[in-house]
This record gives sequence, C-alpha cells and structure tokens, in this order.
Amino acid sequence: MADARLTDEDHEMLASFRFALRKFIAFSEAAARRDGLTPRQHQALLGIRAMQDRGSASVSDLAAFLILQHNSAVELVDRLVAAGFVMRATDPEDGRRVRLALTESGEARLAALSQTHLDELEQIGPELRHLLTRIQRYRRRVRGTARNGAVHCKSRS
Amino acid sequence: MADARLTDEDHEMLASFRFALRKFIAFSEAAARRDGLTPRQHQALLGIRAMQDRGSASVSDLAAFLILQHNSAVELVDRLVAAGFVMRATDPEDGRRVRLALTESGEARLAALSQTHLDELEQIGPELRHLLTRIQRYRRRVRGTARNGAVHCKSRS
DNA sequence: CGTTGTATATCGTATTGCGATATATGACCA
DNA sequence: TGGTCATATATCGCAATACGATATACAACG
Repeated sequence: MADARLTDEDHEMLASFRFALRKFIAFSEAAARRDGLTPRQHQALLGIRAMQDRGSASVSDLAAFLILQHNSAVELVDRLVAAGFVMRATDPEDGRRVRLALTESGEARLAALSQTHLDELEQIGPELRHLLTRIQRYRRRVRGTARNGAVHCKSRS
Repeated sequence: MADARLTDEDHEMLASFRFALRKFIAFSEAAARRDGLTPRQHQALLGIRAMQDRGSASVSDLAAFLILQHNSAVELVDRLVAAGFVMRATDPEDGRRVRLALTESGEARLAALSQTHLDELEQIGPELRHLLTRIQRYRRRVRGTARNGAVHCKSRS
C-alpha cells in the first residue's frame, strides 16, 4: 500500500475500465432477456454447457462457476428446470450429487446467445485490452519515477 | 449470424472469460465491503470522483455511469448521503440539477479501494487480455476456414 | 404565462441472493 | 456393524436493491 497519492488519471482509468465492463454486462443481460432468459440463467447454461465436456456439472460446480452460495445455485436450478432449460439427474455413482444437463431448448437458446456474445466480444475486445494495458503502462511508469526518477514511456498507444 | 455450429471451445472460451470477470467483480465487492461500502456505493464514489475533474457529477451523470435508471441513482445517492460519503448541492446554474461531491470520508475510502484495485488489475490484467486475444484469434481462424471451402454444417441442431 | 421538456424525488413491488437449518448420502474407523 | 463426521442438496424467512409508475420542481420557449 504505497501511499502515493492517487491521481485523477488513476481514477479515470479505473472508472473507464469499470464502465466498459458494465457496458458489456448490460449488453449481455439485454441479449439474454431478449431470448427469454434472466442473466443468471444464461450464465448458468453457459457454465453447464462448458463443463459437460469433462463430465457433467453438479449443483456445486455451478455454484463455484457463478461464485454463488450453494443454496442460491439450487434455487437457480429450480427455476431453470421449471422453465424447461435444464434437467436434473441424481448421480448413479454418488447419490448426493445431482448431475445437470441442458435440454434441447436450453441448448438452442444458449447457442444463439453464445454466437451473439462472441460477435460482441470481438468488437469490444480491443477496447478492453487497451484499457488494461493503459493501466499497466501507467503504473509501471509511476513506480519507475518513484523509484529512480526516470520516465518509462514504453509502447505508446 | 453465421450459423456455424458452436464448438466446445467456443463455449469454453466464453465461460472462462465470464468466470474471470466474476472473479474480479467478487474481489472488488469483497474489498468494498471490507471498507464499509456496498459494491454499488463504491462504484458510485468512483464515478463521482472521476467526473469531478470536468465539473461535478449530477444524479443523471451517475445513473449513466452506473447504467442504472435515474430513480435508482437517486436512491443510491440517498444512502451515500446518509452514510456521510457524499454531499448534495443544487446546481446554482440550473435549479433542477443536483451536484454531487465526495466528503472527506468518501474520498479517503475510495482512495484506499482504488489503490487495491489498481494492484489487483495489474495482477489479473494479463490473464484477461490473454482470454480476449484467444477469442479473437480463434474466431479469425474459424472464419478463415469457413470462407474457403471447408465444412458448411448449416443449421443442424 | 402556459405548454412542453428535463432533473430529481417518492412509493410500492418483485426479484434474487443469503444465513440458518434440515435431510440424505458417503467415508472412515474402532 | 454401528457411530461419527463430512459432503451435497434442499427449504424457508429475510433483506437488499433495482425498477415502473408517478409526482414535483425548475427551465425554456413560444
């Protein structure tokens, strides 16, 4: 926690980065709702689909992926099953576990959304990367001047 | 909407990216709460601070920054004022507007948090950038093969 | 000055994540 | 085998907060 006073630029960089993140999230949520899913449901489908390669996802796996408490994941799965996007099946090898799988309907909606998201990320990826490198370049420079008084104007954007 | 079937890798990339985002958000929220702020309050302080350079922020400015409805921003400011982190002042030039400014206390908490966030972003920046470039590289490759002759597995479900 | 538009505020509602708790199953061991 | 502990899922009441609908205050413009 070097107590170097934070500059206007520090805050501006952080604010810009968070704003860019929020714009992406807002895009994602709007896309999900257009396709009849809540944002969380969409993320859940994505997680279940991504984990199905290496054996199916359990409720706990889902909770870990979404960074949620287990009980919240259970409730989310309840809604997904009720909506017909996900199927529950108790694990034959461990009666405590519940294996999750997408239904046809869930698979289809996720596919459409994933396509949209890949397109969007292709669009905004460069901006996000730029903001991240800007933070890193700036900090390196600040540390540099603090340490030995030199300016390290590396790769300019 | 090229109907190219989505691969396991497509979903895995998206899932990894979203998981990385969530980890950062979770870090941010935990840091805010440790310092006695709700995550939204933290973001609000950041926005107000970042906008204070070019004239102070209004409630609408804050709503735009947080991508919230105006009324939600009003309520958020209510809580921030009650907690003593923000001051309201009606704009002398336009009686409808309310100018927002950080209090000493708000400024101090934000500074600590911003420091922490810059540190964290420096850590995880490379991973995020990597995930973004991976998506872009992969998509470029797929488009390439799709264009010149390979497999057009059209709409099969 | 009256009409229209913009900025902020208020209120009831709904969603959703959480803590606390319960139940079921597996694991381990004496 | 029976007991104890750990793990996985489920249930329930609660709290936080964003929203829609609506109201109020001020500005702008004819």
